[in-house]
Amino acid sequence: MSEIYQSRGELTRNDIITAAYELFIKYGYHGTSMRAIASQANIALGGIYNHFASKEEIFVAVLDSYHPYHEILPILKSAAGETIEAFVRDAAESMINVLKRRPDFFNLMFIEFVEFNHTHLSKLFEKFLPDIVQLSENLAERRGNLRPIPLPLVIRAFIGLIFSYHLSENTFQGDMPLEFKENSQQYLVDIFLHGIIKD
Amino acid sequence: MSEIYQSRGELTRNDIITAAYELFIKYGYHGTSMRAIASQANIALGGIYNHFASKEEIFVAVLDSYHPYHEILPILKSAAGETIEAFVRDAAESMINVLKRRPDFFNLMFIEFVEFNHTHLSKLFEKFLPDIVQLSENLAERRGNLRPIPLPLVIRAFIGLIFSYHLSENTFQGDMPLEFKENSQQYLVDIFLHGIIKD
DNA sequence: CCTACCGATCGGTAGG
DNA sequence: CCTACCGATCGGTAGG
Repeated sequence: MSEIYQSRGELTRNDIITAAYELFIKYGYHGTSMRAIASQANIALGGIYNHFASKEEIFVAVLDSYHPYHEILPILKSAAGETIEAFVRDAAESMINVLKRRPDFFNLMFIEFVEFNHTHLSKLFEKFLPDIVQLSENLAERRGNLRPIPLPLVIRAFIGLIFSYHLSENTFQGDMPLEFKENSQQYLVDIFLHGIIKD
Repeated sequence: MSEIYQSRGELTRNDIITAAYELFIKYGYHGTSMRAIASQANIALGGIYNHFASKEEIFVAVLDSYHPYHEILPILKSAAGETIEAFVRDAAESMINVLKRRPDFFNLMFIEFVEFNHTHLSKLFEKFLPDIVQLSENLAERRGNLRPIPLPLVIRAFIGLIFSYHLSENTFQGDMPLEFKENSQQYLVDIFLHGIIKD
């Protein structure tokens, strides 16, 4: 009863989630021991089990806490721009900015793919779906003409764009020559909008 | 000295690589034990160390054996088509076909990202680079006009296209509604070539 | 290529 | 009766 809004228990729970997140993205799921999580969270190993029944339960909590959909969806929904082009550029810009603040998010996804066969992500995807559909309708309402491509495919291509940007910008940064990186965001969005061919 | 071209030792080595590959893509690197590999390869644990000095050395051998660049580069180099459009469609088609035969290849990549911080892939990338550059020069020589986009960015977008196709087609197959999948290859290539906007 | 084994560490649980 | 946690230890497995 004061300015403290989290109970002692909630604070410890959050400490565990934060600790686990930091270790998972560095060493992977199986590469991180419960002892390491405990020590990083400044509690005893046994103490973890007052908050989580198992290691996997911790991973699910980490995925939920650190998945950027919390931030991405509202931003994408409020993407501005009267024309399709402006709308897409704004949306891409926002998404890239969010992911810049969560450069390790993709590592979480990869762990999901490899070590859990994306069981948990599939559940998240179902939660997402209505928002994704709404977003694509927003896009279709902008001024300008879309080529006759089903909206779901437009979204898939957009996700591919973000992925491609991220992979080379973060994962392979340092590995690739400068020509691969200059103004890359602008160009990748440009290809998405107008393609590589001059009509 | 007969029809058998692999020595006994080479056969065992290959058994270990195959066994390890099957287990790695299922359970991840840290999720796979040396004992499991040994048993899958029908040898004793200690026997592995006659062929590999460490678990990581097995992973490198697996990555090298199962990385599809062996198949992809020659195919891409021989991609046909007089126009840019035909060339790109042919290249995308070939690449997707190769990856269909190696649906688990991306899992290997993810393991690399998460559990090795893509150390080994960076080395592979350096090996690749000259071929990639040559490929983009091939592209530029086709008949048709490219919009003024640096070739490296064109390649990045192309990789993003393949990635996006694969992710939704294999990783999330079954999780997504039908509208996300119909004719997706064709449409994704179409967006890459001409963009989403009608000019 | 195997049996036998090491120092250490694994995820999870005991009683208090 | 609850919460948050302890020191110690369980049965098995890790890479070597």
